[in-house]
Amino acid sequence: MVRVPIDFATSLNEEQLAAVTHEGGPQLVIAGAGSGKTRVITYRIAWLVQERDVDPANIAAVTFTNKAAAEMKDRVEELVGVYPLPTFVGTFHRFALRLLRRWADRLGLDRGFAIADSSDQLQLIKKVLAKEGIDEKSFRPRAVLSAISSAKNQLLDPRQYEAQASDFFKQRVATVYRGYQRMLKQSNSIDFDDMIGLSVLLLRQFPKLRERVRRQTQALLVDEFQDTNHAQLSLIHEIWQPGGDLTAVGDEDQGIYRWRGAELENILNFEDSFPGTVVRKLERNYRSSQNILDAAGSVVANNEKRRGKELWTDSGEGEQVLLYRSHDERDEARWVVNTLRALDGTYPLADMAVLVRTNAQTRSLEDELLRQWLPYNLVGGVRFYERAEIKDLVAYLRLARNPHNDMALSRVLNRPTRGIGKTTQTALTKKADAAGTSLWQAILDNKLDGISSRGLKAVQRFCQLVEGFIAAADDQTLPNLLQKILDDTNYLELFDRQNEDDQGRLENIDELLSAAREFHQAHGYGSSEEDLLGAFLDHVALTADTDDLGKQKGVSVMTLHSAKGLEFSAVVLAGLEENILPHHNSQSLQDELEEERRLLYVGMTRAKERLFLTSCQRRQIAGRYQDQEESRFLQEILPRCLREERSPQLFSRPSTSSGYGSPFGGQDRSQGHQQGAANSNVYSFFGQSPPPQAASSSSASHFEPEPQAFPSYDEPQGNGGSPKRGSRVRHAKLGIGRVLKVDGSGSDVRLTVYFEGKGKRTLVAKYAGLEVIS
DNA sequence: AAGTCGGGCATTTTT
DNA sequence: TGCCCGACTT
Repeated sequence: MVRVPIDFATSLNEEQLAAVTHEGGPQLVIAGAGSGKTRVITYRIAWLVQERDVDPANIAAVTFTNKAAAEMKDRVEELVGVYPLPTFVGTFHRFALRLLRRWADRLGLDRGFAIADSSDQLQLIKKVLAKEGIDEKSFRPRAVLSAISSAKNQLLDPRQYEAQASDFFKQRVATVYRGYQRMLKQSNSIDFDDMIGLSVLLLRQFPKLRERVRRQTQALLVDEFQDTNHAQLSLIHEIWQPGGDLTAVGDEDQGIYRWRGAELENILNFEDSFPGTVVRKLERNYRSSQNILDAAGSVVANNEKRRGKELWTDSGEGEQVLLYRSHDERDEARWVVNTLRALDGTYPLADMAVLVRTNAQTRSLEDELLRQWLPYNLVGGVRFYERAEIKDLVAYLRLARNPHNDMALSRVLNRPTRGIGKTTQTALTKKADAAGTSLWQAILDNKLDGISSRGLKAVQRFCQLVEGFIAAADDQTLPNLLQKILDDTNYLELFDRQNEDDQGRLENIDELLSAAREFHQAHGYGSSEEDLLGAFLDHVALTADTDDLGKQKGVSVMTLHSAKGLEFSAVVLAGLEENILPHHNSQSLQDELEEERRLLYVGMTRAKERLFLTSCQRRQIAGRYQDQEESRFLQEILPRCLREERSPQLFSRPSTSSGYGSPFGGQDRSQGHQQGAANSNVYSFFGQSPPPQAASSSSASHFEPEPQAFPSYDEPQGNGGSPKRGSRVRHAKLGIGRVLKVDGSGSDVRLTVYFEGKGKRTLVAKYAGLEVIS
């Protein structure tokens, strides 16, 4: 089929067009928020293929997240009309992994290596700490791991790291780093950072291989360049032919990952590391109103580490940004939820978001959302492949592929419990350590002195189990192997269908099975089952979430970091206070402070039409109330873009009181209401009831939400099952309420339920006789 | 081997 | 204040 040529000139603005049709050599495209950077990347790929006859297989586009990569790939395929397009569009890690799977043996690494996930990493660190006799309390595994990770990001091997280890902590870390690498190697594993580091090493050590890779990368595109770390920059230098076609896209004002090794200098000094660079800027914004752009721009203008740009739009001024000063986090949450409710209808709920700096801030917001029955979804939290049950099953899959993987083996050796207790495990580990072999080898060697005959039997049973999986990995399909694992281990018996948490876990397992089936169907033909298993395990390792987080019904609540790349018609940024934004731990260094400012900038530029900011006068932090100061950044916002409101709970001069709880028409409403005045015209205007007041939430008097106006949170769960967080329940005496919190498990489940007009009650599920309505 | 208790702790998170 | 981890208990 002949494809109609793309009309590049009419599909792109002038700046975009220049970037898309850039001729050869490196270019840096500074793409402001909402300026169409994905458009530039995808159209450039299409342009290279259609107008410059570049073989699509010789183009590579590198991103940071799977989500961005998937979106990009879809759009390019759509544009070019070739499915699947042989162009590499994927993450840095996937690019590197592909290289290593092919060539790792040149580095003396078995090509079937496993990928250590973060819990594997922690496990190894702890082992090394124990072996070296280092106290976990003063050298916390997470801190040590993060130091090692940052060493790897700078391409420092243990020797180099030790050489520059200036203080005691670093010296000890150097020791652990060395031991950690030894153990990784021993279990034939690499970690995430190694993927990049080893790829750089590989290409540096084998120039011919490097040339080959360069030839296959005639055009290279890199997204989110401001997020690259030193190792990634080095990798780009290895695969980029000097003078060759390179398009780097990024925005220094959106660099928010300094703390995990990203170096803003990579984009600020781009011309120095890529001579001959043409720098272009995309300053026309297609997302936000001019007021929002100016407000955000005036904040980030205070940063020193930036090139400087000014975003503009022809979509008009729009509304002013509204700042709401509240009394405490409950007051704040009520106002936020009221505001969202007032906008419900103007915008779909899914097109609104509440953004926070720290996860702890979500608690009060969530409570209020539940209380007012406003559908929402918390973005973030435990990712799919990070869940214990999923990790267990994946560990079995890893064992089926390579039983010498100690990390996988120790994870499931006694899960489900099969009588291999601590004593047996310790003996086994000792034995393996002494012989310098894997745990599996120690089991096979079968000379397990010091182990009770009962333990020995159990270990042998486990051994047979795994051997069965190894055999099945050879001649069974991936989904069948997984099913066999479930069957043979009796894994599902760990769970109780009556228990709500367990139900969720069972659902997760179902989802894993479907993922395996899907993977089998998509990639199963023409590759051996073992290859498929390997590919699936790589997929699992490289995919944190099941990224269908897209089409939710409710308001999104998430951290500023997770909001990057998203957009919403209305956005609330909550907690604009000193020690929150800028965060308490990020104020000592100028660089840290500037990153906090960028975080605010990223948050503000998520908004298309309405932007709300809130601050509290006092806030409960770590269980104590603290007086809060307004964020210094608020003073940086151009005053003409900003409008302010104060909570009536703040003591203010009467004349400045501007009513309660709504972003609209502050002036001409009647006087502020100190307590929820049930029929204030403010509320009736929106067909709403006023929220309960902080001081009196347990007294019955003021608040009757209207269920029909706010349909039930999440899917209906009217199966009469056990109540979950968010469930609607009926109590014989207290009436209908909403579950705010579930504590404990088994027969000791305790529920915190908010009853209409009655307030919060804590009930023991066993005795409460609750009926789950939905 | 599972459950209970208490100390220490408490940004941000992808791959 | 609440969570997580490790130590301790039965």
